[in-house]
Amino acid sequence: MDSMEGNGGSRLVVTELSHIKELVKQLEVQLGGSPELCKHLVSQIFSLTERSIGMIKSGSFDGRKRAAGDAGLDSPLSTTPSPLSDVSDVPFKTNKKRKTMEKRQYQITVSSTGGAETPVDDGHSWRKYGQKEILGTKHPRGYYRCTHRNSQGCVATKQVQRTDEDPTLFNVIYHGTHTCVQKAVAGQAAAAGKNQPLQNPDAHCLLQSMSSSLTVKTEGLATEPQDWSTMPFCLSSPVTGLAPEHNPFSTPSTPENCFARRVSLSPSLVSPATSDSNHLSMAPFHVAGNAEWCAQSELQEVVSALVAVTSTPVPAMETDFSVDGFEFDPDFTIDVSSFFE
DNA sequence: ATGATTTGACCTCT
DNA sequence: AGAGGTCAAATCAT
Repeated sequence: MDSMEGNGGSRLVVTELSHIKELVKQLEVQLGGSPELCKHLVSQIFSLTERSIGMIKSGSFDGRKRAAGDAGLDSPLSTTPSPLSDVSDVPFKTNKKRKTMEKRQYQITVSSTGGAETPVDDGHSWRKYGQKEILGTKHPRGYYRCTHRNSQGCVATKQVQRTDEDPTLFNVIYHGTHTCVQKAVAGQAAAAGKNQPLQNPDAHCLLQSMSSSLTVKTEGLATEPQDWSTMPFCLSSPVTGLAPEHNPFSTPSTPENCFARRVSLSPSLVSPATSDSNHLSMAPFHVAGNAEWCAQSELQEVVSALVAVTSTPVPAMETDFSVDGFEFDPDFTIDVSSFFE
């Protein structure tokens, strides 16, 4: 991981992203002002993003997984070789073996409202199938799988565990990709679909939960632009008034699909915990993420999500969305940290 | 009656 | 052998 190849391509992408950054900044300024201008900016951001994605896809980066890293995830994922592409190899079987699950996992930290047992409603229906005391932790870990596992063969699962430091916070780790169709989400997707292609329902849900007020923050990046592994990529913007219905994140980057990252949500925005609800109380929340993409398409999704965020027609909400560490696969890493400042 | 949760046992991995 | 993940029967909730 030291030597990055494809610097030429990286630079181009960096340039493009820098443009996006500028546009986002402008958009941020305009958020309280002219909707027309906002739309224009959004449109520019979108096309730049598309170009960047195209560059990435064209081969400047060849993804290979990096160390599991900072997300603090220690699942089999990190130890497995890494067929990034094959997500479907082994879904859960009906035996009790602890199989090396899919590589895809995504970790978020959410807070719960009033001591709720479960954190945020991430847009999916989950069924608890187990709970276990984990060594070294004060709270047991709950195991959930998609409710549609049987009906639709959805293999997505997640693990929820309260953090030791703050019992109101949960670490949620997603595994696998949702292959089920979520009605509520689907509906939203349709609505939002105008602006962005909905590629991944999952991402959707999650993003949906975060959608409200976005303020992308950044933290620590100090690296050279050409070095993708640490390239600062930050999006920050106090978006005022994002109505849940206009969920900016209605698009795709999904947990299940790709990486590991953390999301912290303030208690106020957490909703009870079950799926089919689209209403989220949006409060400022913040995403401090570390992401590892397993596939370029995922990257695209993420980018789309970011674009979506900035493009939401926002009326009046407060969002605090901060992404501080995007990490693209092996050779491609974006540290979303100092984008906005 | 149906579906979700609880919980102890079982299985695999390290 | 211990820890973590899953199964499945029993129990609870709707």
